[in-house]
Parts: sequence; C-alpha cells; structure tokens
Amino acid sequence: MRSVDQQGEQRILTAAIDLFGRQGFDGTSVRQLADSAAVSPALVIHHFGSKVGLREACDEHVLGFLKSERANVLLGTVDFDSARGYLAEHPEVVAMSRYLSQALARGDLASRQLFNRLIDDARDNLVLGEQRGMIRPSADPEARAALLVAWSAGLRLFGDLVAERLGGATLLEPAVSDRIADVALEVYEEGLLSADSVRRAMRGRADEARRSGTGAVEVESAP
Amino acid sequence: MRSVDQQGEQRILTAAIDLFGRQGFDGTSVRQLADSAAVSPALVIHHFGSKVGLREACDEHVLGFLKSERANVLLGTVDFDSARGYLAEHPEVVAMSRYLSQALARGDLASRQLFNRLIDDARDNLVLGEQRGMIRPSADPEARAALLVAWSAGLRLFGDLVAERLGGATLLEPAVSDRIADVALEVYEEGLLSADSVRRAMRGRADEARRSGTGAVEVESAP
DNA sequence: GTCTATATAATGATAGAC
DNA sequence: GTCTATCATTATATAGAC
Repeated sequence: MRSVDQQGEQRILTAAIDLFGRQGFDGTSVRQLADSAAVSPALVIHHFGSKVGLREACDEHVLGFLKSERANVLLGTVDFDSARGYLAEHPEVVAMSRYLSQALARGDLASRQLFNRLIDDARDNLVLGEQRGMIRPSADPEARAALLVAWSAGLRLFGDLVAERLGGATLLEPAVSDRIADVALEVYEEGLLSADSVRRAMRGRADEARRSGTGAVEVESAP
Repeated sequence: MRSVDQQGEQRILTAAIDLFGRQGFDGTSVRQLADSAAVSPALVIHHFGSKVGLREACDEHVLGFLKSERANVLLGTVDFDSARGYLAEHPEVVAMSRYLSQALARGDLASRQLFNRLIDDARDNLVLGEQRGMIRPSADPEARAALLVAWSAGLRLFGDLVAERLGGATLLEPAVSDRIADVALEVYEEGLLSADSVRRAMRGRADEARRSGTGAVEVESAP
C-alpha cells in the first residue's frame, strides 16, 4: 500500500532532520521544509501540529536510533574504518549526526536529556573498559565521562571546520579521518604533556595551587 | 565628554555580545537588543547598518580581544585557578567566551576564519611547548592542533551542560572546574587507554586495518 | 545621537475544499 | 492525506523630526 515510496509524513521528517541539522531550527522555515519534502507548508503543520512539534518528532527519531545497536557509529568511535563503511551505506545517519550536534548546542530541555544520556553511556562504556583492562582508571569517572562527551560533541559539531583545515570537506573522508584518528590516538595512548611537564604540574598542583598561575602549564586547547 | 558612561553604540555592542552568545543570532531580535541596551531599535540599525552588520562588529570586537595579551584566559588553559580570578573581575570576558562558542557553531565565513585563527594559535603554542619539552611531539602537529581546538570548543560550548551534570551551574565554579581540570589532566598526562589496550590497538592498526572493527578499541566519546 | 512612526517582507499557523 | 488561499504576528529596516 504505502511501503514502496516514502509518504509525506516520513519525507517531512527526513527533510527536517537534514535541514535542522545543517541550518539549525531557527534558521529553517516551514516553507523551506515543505519545499525540501515536496509537500505544502500546511501538510507539515497538519502532521506535526507545529514547527516545535516537528522538532520533537525529530528528537524522538534520533533518540530512538541512539538506542539501537549501531548507535556507536553515531556516538563516536576510535574505529573510523568500520564506521566509514556503515555511514557510506546509510547516509541518513550522517544527517542524524549533524542533527544531534545541533540539538546539543541548543541547550534546551531535550538537549539536556540527550547530553545526560550520552554521558551515561560513556561512563558505562568507560567503566566496562576499565574492567577489561583497556581503559585507565579515573579518580572521577563521572567527570571524565562528561569531559569526553563534551570533547566528542565538539569534534562532531566542528567536524566540517576541522576537515576544511586539513584540506577535506568532511570528517568522514579517509584523508581527514585518518589524520584525526591518528592524533587522537596519540593523545589517548600517551597523553599530551611530556613526562617533565607532568612532574612539574604535579608539584604545582600539590604545593602551589593558590599561586596565581605563573609557571603553570598553559596551552590553548586545554579545557 | 563621553567617557563617563557608555554611549549607545558601545552599550548596544555589549548587549549584542551578551545576547547573541546566550541565545544565538537568530534567537535574538533587534527589539530585544535595543531593550537590553536601553535604546530604540532604530538606533541599532543607525549605528551598525543592519543586524548582520552588528554581528560583524561583534566578531571584530571578540577577535580583537583574542589578539590581546589575556586571550589565553578566553582560549582555554589548564590553569583554572588563575583564570577564575581574572574572569571574576572581568565579567564581559565570560560573555565573549559564550559569544565565541556561538560564533564557531554558526559555521559561516566569519566562524571559519575564527576557527582557523584558533588552530594557528594552538599549533604555535603546541610547537613552542614541544621545544620547551613540555608537550609531547606529534607526528601531525596541524591535525593535533585542529583536534584540540575542536575539543576545547566543545567543552566551552557544552560547559553549562557539563556543569549541570556535575551538580553546578557553570564551568567556572570551582566545584566544577576542579573536577574537570583533574580529569583533563589525567588524560593529558597519562592518556586514556591502558598500556595493554595501546599494544593491542597498535597491532590492530598496523596489521588488520581492514577488518571491520571487531576487537578494536571502541568507546563512546572517542572521536 | 537619538527618537517615534511606519513600510515591507517573512514567519508560523488556520480554514476549508478535494 | 494533501492542497490553495489567507490570517495574524513578528521581523528587519526606513523616513524624517528633534
């Protein structure tokens, strides 16, 4: 009956995830959405009640995918090689990844829930990794999970700018993702600070925490 | 003459950096801007030509501060202790930091320039750190700088959500920033992956890069 | 420099036919 | 389910007085 081609409601949802993800919620009008889905503006409202209702439907759809088995592709992985193959065959997931970043950047209630869910998953995965001996234990697993999720979300959000800087168009290009994966592994394997610097910082933190920073480790891009 | 109190133009600019940073460009109307600056909407247009013109003026203002000597406070530092004191005395810098994140998230031309400038600074600082023996050398300094800037921007952008998760309101609260600084140092000092895991990954990368990910290091929040 | 008043365009949403 | 036509609101921007 209706299974051969996408019907209006589904097309609208797909277009919304794409456009909201690329232009933001405010930057996308109902008319633009309707054009992109090849329907009338009225149909958008008819199916989803309002523009906000449509956004909520998008949230649910992406959140539903996050709970699926292939969510790790969207959530981020060191294993770019396997992710690339999957994403090449499932372009709609790329759009969901963009949408996810935009949703997080919004800072509203839905994004707060989303962010907390990501931290939950990250913490659980990290604890699991600790138990398996793959991840170094942390003195503050909750804070570490939160930090890594924020970092990860930043890379996802600014992925195109990173890619552009490295001479590519998107983070998913092998030429770009290989370089990023390599330097990420550098940090994840060995850290960023030299052994000397670490020793100095340790001393500084323990003994001179109240001194106003002269001589402390300062480097852009640290938090 | 006009130095005692801020005149309209300056008040508008200050209000714009604040509101654009907290609500985004699209989410802030000229009327709201005018109210916040206690002027008429027409004066906003008179001084800056258009709403976009006002945004460009904000970009320039923040970019100008980035070139100043205290830019490291805004750009990020491991040394939260010294940053806190400065920020407490210069609340307008907090607003600029928010604005910076929003500007980067926009993804337009200005944000691209901004992002590239941040990477330039980061790369230079990292190279300097390498020469001083404080930073581990990287096989790909350009990519590492880009990655760290994206991470840093993510933490800045999602700082409030991170803080909320850790029971605070903002990243600048000592109760929050201490925990984040500690776990960031964990990663920067020792890395994230255990020695075992590193050995396994090295083998996997070298020999089995084409195998579709089974057994590879996978953890949410990795890039 | 700053205001009031207003023009003009775009937006989200509705009514009602098919 | 889907459309055309339209409403009410809000947006940016302008004109011209002070």
